[in-house]
Amino acid sequence: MADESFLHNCLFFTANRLSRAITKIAEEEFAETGLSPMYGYLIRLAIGTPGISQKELAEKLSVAPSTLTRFVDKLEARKLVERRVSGKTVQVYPTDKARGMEEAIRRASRKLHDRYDAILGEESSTALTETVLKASRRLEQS
Amino acid sequence: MADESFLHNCLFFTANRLSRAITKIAEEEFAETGLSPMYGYLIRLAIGTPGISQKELAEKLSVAPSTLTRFVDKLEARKLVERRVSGKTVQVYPTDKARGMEEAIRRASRKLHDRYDAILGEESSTALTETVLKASRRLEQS
DNA sequence: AACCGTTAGTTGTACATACAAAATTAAAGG
DNA sequence: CCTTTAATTTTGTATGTACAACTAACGGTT
Repeated sequence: MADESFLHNCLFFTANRLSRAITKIAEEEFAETGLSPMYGYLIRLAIGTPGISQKELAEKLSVAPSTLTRFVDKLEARKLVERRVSGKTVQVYPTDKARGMEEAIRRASRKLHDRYDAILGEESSTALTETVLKASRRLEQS
Repeated sequence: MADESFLHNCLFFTANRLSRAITKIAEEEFAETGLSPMYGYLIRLAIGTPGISQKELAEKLSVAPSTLTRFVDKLEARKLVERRVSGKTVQVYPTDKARGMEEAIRRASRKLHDRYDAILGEESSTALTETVLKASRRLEQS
């Protein structure tokens, strides 16, 4: 068997692998909401701060502005959020339909959390999430 | 400021964030090879085990088989690998052109590694990579 | 008030990635 | 040997995500 340690030693590789694994699980748990997890979180942010600007959404979700435009396009098409233009910014509001889904979204988040906690152990899972968050913050500003 | 702890507590979210951050850095460091990092690693695997099957490549890189087909398509189009069909499997061989790039790919990997080690600290970087690998393994088989 | 740099958002385009279904071929059981 | 089953790969299609280039609006300077 050839040497493949260069993969397992590489954070680029392992981080992407983790991301694919957890994304798959998250999609399964969010399936019953009819949303993918990212959209669920966007809606939660919009419900938490109605009128939040797209810039803020992009920052909080840490995606590129153009990506956020696409997300909001889709949610708007599904009548889950509304855009209101105010000068050069766009404010995003949840619709009643979105508010009606809030509980389901929370449930899915909880189930996702429970599921990976069960696999990884509650302690390690929390620790991992924290470590990963810190690392991504440091890598982002460089 | 509204509560956004549900994002920072969520491994789906933090793992994706890390993945995007490290991917960006990896792409920068691999830019001089003219390849994206995944392709670089695929080539390294093909050089390490000439004739490796696509199935094995997909497993080692932990991507879906269909994804691997697309990767090999692109590398073949660029004359960096050759396919040889053998029964129901396809064997992948590196071309001379690919071998000529090996050193550059290794250099890029090293630079990538050095760069995130510098940001995160060598110790934590190694620990993080290990933890992340273990977690992804566990999540994959569930 | 006309100008210019900065900020927010959008659009065109491209890439990585996946799933499901189809194609191909090997293997196994009668 | 023929039929069914399993394994490997490919193809069609869809989603997430980004960058670069563009548009529009704001804020300050002359």
